[in-house]
Amino acid sequence: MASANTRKTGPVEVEGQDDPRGRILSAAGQEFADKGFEAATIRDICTLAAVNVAAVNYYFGDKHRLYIESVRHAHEERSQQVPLPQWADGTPPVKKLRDFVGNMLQRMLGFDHPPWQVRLMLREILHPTDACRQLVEEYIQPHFTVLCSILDELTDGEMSPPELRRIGLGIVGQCFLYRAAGDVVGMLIPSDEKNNLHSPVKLADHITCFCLAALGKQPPLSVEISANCF
Amino acid sequence: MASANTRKTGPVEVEGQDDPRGRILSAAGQEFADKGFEAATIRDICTLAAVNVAAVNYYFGDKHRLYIESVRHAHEERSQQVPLPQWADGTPPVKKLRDFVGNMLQRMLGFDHPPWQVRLMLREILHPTDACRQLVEEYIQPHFTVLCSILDELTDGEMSPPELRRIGLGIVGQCFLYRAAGDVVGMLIPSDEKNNLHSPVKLADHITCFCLAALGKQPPLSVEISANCF
DNA sequence: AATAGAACTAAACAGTTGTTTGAAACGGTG
DNA sequence: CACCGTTTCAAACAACTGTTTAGTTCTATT
Repeated sequence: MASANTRKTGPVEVEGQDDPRGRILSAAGQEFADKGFEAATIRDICTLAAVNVAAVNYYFGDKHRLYIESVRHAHEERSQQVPLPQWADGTPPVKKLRDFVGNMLQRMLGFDHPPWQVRLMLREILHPTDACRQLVEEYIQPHFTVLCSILDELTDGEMSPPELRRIGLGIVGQCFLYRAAGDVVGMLIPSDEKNNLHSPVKLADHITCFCLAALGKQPPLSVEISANCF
Repeated sequence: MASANTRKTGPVEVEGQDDPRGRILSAAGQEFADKGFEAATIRDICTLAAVNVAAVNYYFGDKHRLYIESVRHAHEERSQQVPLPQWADGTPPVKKLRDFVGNMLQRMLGFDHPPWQVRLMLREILHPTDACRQLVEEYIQPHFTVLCSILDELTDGEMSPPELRRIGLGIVGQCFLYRAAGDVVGMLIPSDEKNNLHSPVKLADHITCFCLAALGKQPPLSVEISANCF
């Protein structure tokens, strides 16, 4: 019967170390990211958050609403962890594209291994639930729009929005494979090759060059011993 | 104590309608594909297969071994459902590439909606378990090798195997996005556009053209109103 | 027909799950 | 201090989980 189930609208809530609600949210995010909704247990989450089992139902009502809040919390945190690059006026679109791809790969793959926020969002993308619509509208859609506008600028408005979106999806897809199926990719290529050619930086270079070549903004990469084009 | 736990090595086992083991395998595949390993219950599987709850443990030992067998069964079935195309000697590599991409998209996306075999394999790719190694070795790796050899032929041996693999992964990634994140893709583009530009056939054309253009085997697609190039 | 083993079943088992309960501890206000 | 609403807790709840058991039916060989 307590009013703690609804989000506080009053003073800004500091999600520090001693805030039970914030601790639960973090713990739940990690557990859900690792094990999925069903396999993650409220007991494990509460143990990790160092709170009582009943705290989840006290603060969030039930497991399902905790999950929804966890996904929201994840993409809110990730948005400010790796913000979109800002470009000065006159920045050439080729550089913008390279920056964007590099930024996206860094957000997806992380520096070493991706944080739980990304893994949780990935789960929601792969097997959408109620939390998906908000994730798309507030996180994915805005990023994708930026990519399409870069491509529009790059092609001098020669292409229609649907064509731009199709090319944009191709770029996203090439990055997405490494994030979603990284383990299998690692089984398809030698391990040293993975470190050399498939690091985030090298990958961003390659994907950008590939796209630029396809659009005729750069010579084809048949003989790819050419120096880095940026 | 029965010997039914081990696979029969004698006469060919007909997995027809009245074979309990086959029915369990199919039912388990569908349930695991839809709900994942944890959320799928033995009781639901057995209800769907119209067998007793104890049948799973009788035929497969436990839930985990049933899952392993389900994944194997899935990719074995799918391999003969959509076999790789066979090309006559002298077939131009451009056509081979287009065929391969079309074949891959059809295998991933299916004619209408993808069968449970593909959805189950996808789960294993996204969150690998013990069943993953076999899936990669017997299904994914062979297909990927074919793609790389086509690309090798296409570029007249100008590129090193690592470079070929990197380009191959780019092609796979563009297809993979639609399979793994199809729901989100559908939220990023208008619904009519999805039917027009993102059908398996149109997609195969686009992805192939994009790759050929990047490799300089075809003029860049800056103005993409050119007729279909196949 | 008799028998042995395989195939199948209903019922129960022990453990875990999400959720609820009722009371204790807390922190500020009169 | 007494009061009150909020927070926290240990314990229990009912439902469901994978698995096992003991018993029955079926099938084929002797």
